[in-house]
Order: sequence, then structure tokens, then C-alpha cells
Amino acid sequence: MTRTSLRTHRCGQLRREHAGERVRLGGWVHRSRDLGGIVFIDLRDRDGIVQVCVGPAWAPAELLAQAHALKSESVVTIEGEVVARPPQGRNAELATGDVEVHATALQVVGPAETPAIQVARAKGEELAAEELRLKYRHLDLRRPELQANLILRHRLLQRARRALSELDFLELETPILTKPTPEGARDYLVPSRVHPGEFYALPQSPQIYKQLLMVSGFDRYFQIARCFRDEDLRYDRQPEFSQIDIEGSFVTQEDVIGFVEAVLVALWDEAGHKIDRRFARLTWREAMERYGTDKPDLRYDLPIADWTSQVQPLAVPFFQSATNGSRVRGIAVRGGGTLSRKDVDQLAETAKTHGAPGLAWVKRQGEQLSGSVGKHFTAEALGKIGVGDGDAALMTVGPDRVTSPALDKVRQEVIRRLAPQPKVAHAFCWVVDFPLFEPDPESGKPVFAHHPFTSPHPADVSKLDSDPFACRALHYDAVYNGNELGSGSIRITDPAIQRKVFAHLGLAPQEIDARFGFLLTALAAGAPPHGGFAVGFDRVAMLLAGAGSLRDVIAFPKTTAARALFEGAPAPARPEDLAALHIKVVPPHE
RNA sequence: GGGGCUGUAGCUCAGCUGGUUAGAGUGCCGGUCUGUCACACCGGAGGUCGCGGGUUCGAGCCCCGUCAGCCCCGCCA
Repeated sequence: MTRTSLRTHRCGQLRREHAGERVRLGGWVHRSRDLGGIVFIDLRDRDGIVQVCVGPAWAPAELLAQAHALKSESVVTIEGEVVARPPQGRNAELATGDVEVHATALQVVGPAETPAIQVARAKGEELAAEELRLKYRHLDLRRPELQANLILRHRLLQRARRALSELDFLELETPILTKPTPEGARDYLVPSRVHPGEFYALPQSPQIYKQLLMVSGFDRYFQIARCFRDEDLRYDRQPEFSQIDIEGSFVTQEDVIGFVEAVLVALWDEAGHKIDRRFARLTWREAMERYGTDKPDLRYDLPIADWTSQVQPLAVPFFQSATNGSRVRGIAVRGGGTLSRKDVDQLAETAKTHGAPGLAWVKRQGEQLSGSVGKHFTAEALGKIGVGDGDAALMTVGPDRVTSPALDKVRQEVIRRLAPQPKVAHAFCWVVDFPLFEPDPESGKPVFAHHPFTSPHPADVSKLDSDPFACRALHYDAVYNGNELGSGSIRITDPAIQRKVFAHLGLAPQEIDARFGFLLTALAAGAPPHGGFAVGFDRVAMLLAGAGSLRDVIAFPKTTAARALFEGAPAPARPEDLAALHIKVVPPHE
């Protein structure tokens, strides 16, 4: 299978059963050990490393001289015999460690200059700085770890395609040069040469196109879709990324959830994890109440509880602000007695940086109570809130919009510090019944929490104008170990409701027609009920590869400033190119 | 847009309270070596202390600015 005109095997394929065979190999000089009269070369390719040995018993003098002069990372082809190593000479750390190749010919087909960063690393040796790894990406990608990540990524892609094809989904492609979208993320714009002053946008997602495909009757669509968003980046956010984009017709939320579960189970299986198909289910409201976040990590208990009524009689000054709209909420930490004073101070700092007024805490050791509010508590009061011997209570006060995110972060930090045994290794869940609107951070006015094609919950349509914050959306997220894997919704198919939603966004009627006329026309042309989902594929690959950032599962990623360090993008355009595009650059001013 | 951390030899790092000639490991170059697998041993070269300005008798170290990378907040329908 891997045989070519220039080689018979990959280096990493050779095993005991190949002993006695004459082989030709091609690979990179990972490392070499020159003992004078005999030279050992670790030859590497994508399958692994094999030891090539150049010794006087089988290699002529000029071959030894050649081996002596080899530079690391050069590409060589060799010819020789696979030989079983003597028992004491085996290397248990190499998959090929039972054999070595006695080379009788060697050719440097791709000489390498001394590499800027090392590919072969000794145990415990640090990686080069990420800046250099990105600059010399062709070298960094030679590292077995990154090769393994990208190979896994390939397998996951193939598996997703197979799983969806088996569910009768069609892989259909949609344009990369599209139309700017209002709201949402900033678009990447592409100027039109033939239409001066006009621009395409790169898609933030193929959302509208996949809906049009449903209107056209394709019934089940998927695509491994490249998406582009011009926003600030994080370790898990790249400006261009891939989604497993899915849409189906004549479906309810339950159908879509079924499709996505099938895909996720297949992907985890591909990575060697057998997971249970019945994912937990919780409403957005439950998630916020118990975990303070819409992407809870259900590997651990440690729920957030409302202790307002239990704590009120204790007259704790810190909780005095627990009045209208505010609640005292906290976490009973089993075994929290082992948290040091420093731990607790840092947890309080975490709470503060996420908006809470601070963190009140009590530790219980037998009848002994300690902590910032320890003197106000009794063992009995602690018992009521589930804090036993050796436990601790961490709590804060305020409106939910303050306490939820703060306690979410505190909970995560407690988990990190105490490192409790997880209940399960893979905790999937569905978060459903998201609100349709969320308050605008500045004005407090209701703004759409999702994209404007998300259908309101049928039971809540009557409250659209009277009580918008009580309206639920037919929107659902898939969550895994505290990570959002993706989200989806049932779409609006009634053009009148769709128009109303656009109007809610503040779009004037003529603007609606200019921007979304094609969608509204399509919805009025006979639209089946439809809905779908998008899985953040890069993030899935990162989690399954155990990688620390998206950059380690993308061959050519951007930096957090959206630069490509290897080829140097973006870069100034030539004046004649700008002229052809009818563009004039105005330098930024202070 | 805001905050934090980092930037010293090709690479990874040390460099004390501001004080003589800026060090180590590794890589690289040369040499010895026939069973190594992070080979070993001997010798050598290698520095715009990110960049610019300032304070000081004197700055790798202090101050201001700036660039780059990473992390966080905002942002990401």
C-alpha cells in the first residue's frame, strides 16, 4: 500500500516479521549516533522511526563516510536488509525496536541545513517557543505529536462523513464568496474587481445556504464547512475554522439531537472511546441554576445551591445586600477542608475578577468552624446546607447575572485545585430551552441570543412582545466536559415570522428585502419544517487529541493576533492591486 | 479596546541589591571511538540582552514608549 517506485515500506512499519527482507526506505534523519566504525541513524517518516545501521561488515567505506557526514533532518533513501536485533539490543520504546536495517546503499535526496528548531527532542526537553514553532511550521509539523494530531483529525473527518452518509445525508458545497451578514461577528470582506465599491463576505457559517437547500428539497445536508469570523482570538478560537454543518427537513429537535448524537458517538469511537448514546439533558435554566453556565462540566458534582433562606437568619454582614433580586448562592465542597488559606484567597480573587463582591467561606472540622464568616455559622446551619465534617462552603451574594458566572469560575477552580475523581470520563449533555432573547449589556433591552433564523418555542410565541425574556427558543447546545461542542436550532419557516424577527433586530423593511429577500422569497416558495446543527470540528479534534490549543490540530493556524507567521499574512497589497480593486488605504490615526 | 505574563547564543534557560570580560545545557563545527538508541570523551566557534528613548559615573537589570508571542476580560448572531 505504501510502496512507491522509490521505497518499499515506511520506516515505522517494519516489524519482526520483515526480518530477512531487503527494503528501500525514505525518511528524515531524526538523529544519528556516530561511533566511529559504525553509525546508527534513526530514520523517521509519518509512521514512525526505525534504526538504520551502517556497519563495516556490510557497508563499504564510502558509505560509512557518507553516514558520518549526514546532517539531521536531511531526507535520505536507503537500501538494506531488515535484521532482527539481538535480545539485549532491542529498544522497547520504538514500535520497530525489535529490528534494524543494515544499510548497503544510502542517498541524500534532500539535504537539510541545520534546522532552526529541533524536531528530535530528548526526554524532558522543552518545546521551542510557539512563535518559532509557527514561523518554522514545516519543521514543527514533523514532530510525531503534531503528525499524530493531524492524522487523528483526518480520521475524524472521514468518520463524520461516513456516519452522516450512512444516515442518508448529502454532502453539498456552498459558496465561500458570499454576502455580508448583519449582526453576529464581523465579516471578512473581499473586494470585487468588476463591481467597484462592492464586496463579498466570507461566510460566518453556511446558515442561509443550507436552509435554501432544505427549501429546494435536498432533505438532509451536511458539509465540513470552512467558516470565517473576524473577531479577537483565544486558544480555542481561530479566525477560520471548520464546522460539521448539518441540516434536515421534516425534523423536530429530537430528530436533530439523534443525528448529532450518532455523529459524536462515531467520532469518540474513532478516537477509541466507547460512549453511551443517551446524553444527559438539562434546560438552560437548570444549567444556569446548578452550574452558573450554559456549558456545565458534568464530570463532577459540586452543584451551586441557593442558600438565601438558610443564611438569612444568621445576620451575616456580607450577605446584607441579599435583598430584592439578589440571592446568596454557594457551593458545598466535600473535602474542602483541605483548601488552604491561600487557595481560598485565590478563589475569592477569581470570584472578584468575574464580578462578584467577594467570596464568603466556612470550613468545618468537627465542631470547629473557621473562615471569613465562620463565627456567624453553627454546625447545625452548615448541616442544613449540606456541609459536613471536613467540608467547606464557598458562597457569594448578588443578582444571578453576577453570581452565576463567578460561581461557575469558582467551581472550575475548586475542581482544578482539589482534582476530585471524575464520576465519568466523558460527560455529554444537551442544554435545551435556551432563551430567545438576552438583555443587551448596555441598554438591558432584549436582543436575540442566537442567529435570527432560530424559531421561537411555539408555546411562547404569544409572549414575544409582552414578555420577551420569558420566550424560549428551539435552540440546543451539545456540551462535553464543560466545552460547547456546537449548537443548533429549529428554523423559522414562516416568512411573516421571519420578517417580524428581522424587524426586532432593528432592520427597516426595505433593508430586510435587500439583505434577506432571497431567503424570504424561498421561504414563501414552499419550505419544509427544518432544523440543524453545527459541530465545532476543530474543537472536537483538539479535545480528542488532548491538545492544548486549536493551533495544535490545525496544520497552518493563525496567532492570537490573526497573523500567519510562516508565510507572513496579512501583508500590504501592491498599489496596482489596490487600484484594480478600487481601494484606497487610509492609515489609522491615533 | 483593556489587563497580565514572556522576550538574553541556532534552541531551552540562568543572570543576585544597577558594578569588572554576560553564563549553563543542548544544537552546530573539528577530533577520538565497532553496538549505540538523549552514545561517550576531548577541543572550538557562536551575543543588536526584541526595538527606540530616558534616568545614572555606570543599565541585561530601573523608568517611558513600541513590536511580537501567549493567557484573560470585552467581543465571538
